[in-house]
Amino acid sequence: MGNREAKEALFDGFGDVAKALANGRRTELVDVLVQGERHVEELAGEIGQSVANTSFHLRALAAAGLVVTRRDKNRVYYRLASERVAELWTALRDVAAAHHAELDDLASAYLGKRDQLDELSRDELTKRIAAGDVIVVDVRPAAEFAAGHIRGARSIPGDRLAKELRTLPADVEIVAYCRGPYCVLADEAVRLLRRRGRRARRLADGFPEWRHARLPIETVVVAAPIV
Amino acid sequence: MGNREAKEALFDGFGDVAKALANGRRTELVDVLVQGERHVEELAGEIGQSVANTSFHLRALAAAGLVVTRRDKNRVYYRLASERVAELWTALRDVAAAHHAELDDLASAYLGKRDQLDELSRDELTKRIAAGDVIVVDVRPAAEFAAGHIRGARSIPGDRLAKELRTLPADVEIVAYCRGPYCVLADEAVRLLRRRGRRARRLADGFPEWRHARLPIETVVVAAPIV
DNA sequence: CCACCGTTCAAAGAAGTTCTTGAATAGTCG
DNA sequence: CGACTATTCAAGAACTTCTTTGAACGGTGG
Repeated sequence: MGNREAKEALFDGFGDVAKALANGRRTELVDVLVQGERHVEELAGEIGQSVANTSFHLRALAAAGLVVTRRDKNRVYYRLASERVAELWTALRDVAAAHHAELDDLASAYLGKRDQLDELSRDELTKRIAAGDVIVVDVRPAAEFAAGHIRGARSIPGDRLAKELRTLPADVEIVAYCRGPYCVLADEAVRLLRRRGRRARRLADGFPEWRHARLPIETVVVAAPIV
Repeated sequence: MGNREAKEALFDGFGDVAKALANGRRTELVDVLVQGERHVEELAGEIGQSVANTSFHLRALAAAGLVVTRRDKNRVYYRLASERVAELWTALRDVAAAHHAELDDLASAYLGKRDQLDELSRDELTKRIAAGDVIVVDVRPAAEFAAGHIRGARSIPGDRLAKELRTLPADVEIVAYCRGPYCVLADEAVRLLRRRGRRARRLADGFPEWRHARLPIETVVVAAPIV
């Protein structure tokens, strides 16, 4: 013990876990799985890859211990192995954003210029909610809202926003949020709302960060019908 | 914007940062650099690789923005780009330890069985220091001690421990610490002390974790001689 | 200016990664 | 049981990474 060979093997082990995240498709998968568990076909759709290739990448994540599976009927559901994996993903994302210069360009190529959208921090939103002068809108798919959302938020999935616009009061500022800082859903919502003459901004990050900061959240409980 | 191609490029960018950590030699380099800056030759020695190969891996870390360089005379010193990189490394190490089953085996192959050494947590050590009934010994090289150490600790680099043993009171428990949970120096020190009949244990992790927890530290200031 | 030292670069072979295609498997449901 | 569905496995082509070797580069100091 204490020898070079054993040390190499140990640190190769740490490298293997990093290797599991060392691929764009796998980082996309982790980013989706932070929102909750998904089956292979859904994940394939989210990352725009074949089911076979998605399965291949999920195997790589599972081999590194980052995700675990559960079978229901003939679907296999994948989820993150623990909250810590989400923290690792956040740490990686933040270090990348802070130190990898090109990333800013890639981010604005994907998200569009964000400067004008002027984002709201978690702290600011907490104050505004306390003051009661904002409407908080969760623009993620309904299933994700049900699994957990900011307390008091209203669920309006992006594709329904145009329709439900008239049910939102015209004179109150609207704050949209979605999956995280690299999710386009809230950006699109804010742009739509502004085109329609509403005052709207986005939360700088998303629901996972809000939950991790232990700010107030809610879950939708579906009452089982009496059989 | 908002299209698949741009999203792939962005997440490939996150993957590239993970790729920088996706190699055992590079994780070893980061683990050393958490202790402070080093020049290439020192680093090559620490990871047991040729200077050329070490330089190659350092370039990879630098390209991902994880490390930065400084030149002094004709040496190039590398250091972590920020405290956040150390946090990313800690997150990776912890996730690997928690979820990657094989890692336990690799760790005990390198470190030896630790059960009997019974480790002390940071909280316990804080209490014991307050109670004043322990001697804290920093077994890292003197330069690392000088760059920062647990307040009140005494520096006895591993290779000098046998010689300086008699200067340690016989009836007080000794707590040794070093670079972190995967560093063998404190283990070796505890084994030596016990063979000599002393009561000794190791701190579960090391100086970087202590500093990160914002527990009391000290730095050695070398007074410049009057010229 | 020249010799030296520490570091980086270039080339090349071996080993590993990614993604596609098509087949195999395992579990469900009539 | 047999047809069906969701997922995984296997093989292969294109590409990337790691390591070694030896040469090139760029400061330093005589």
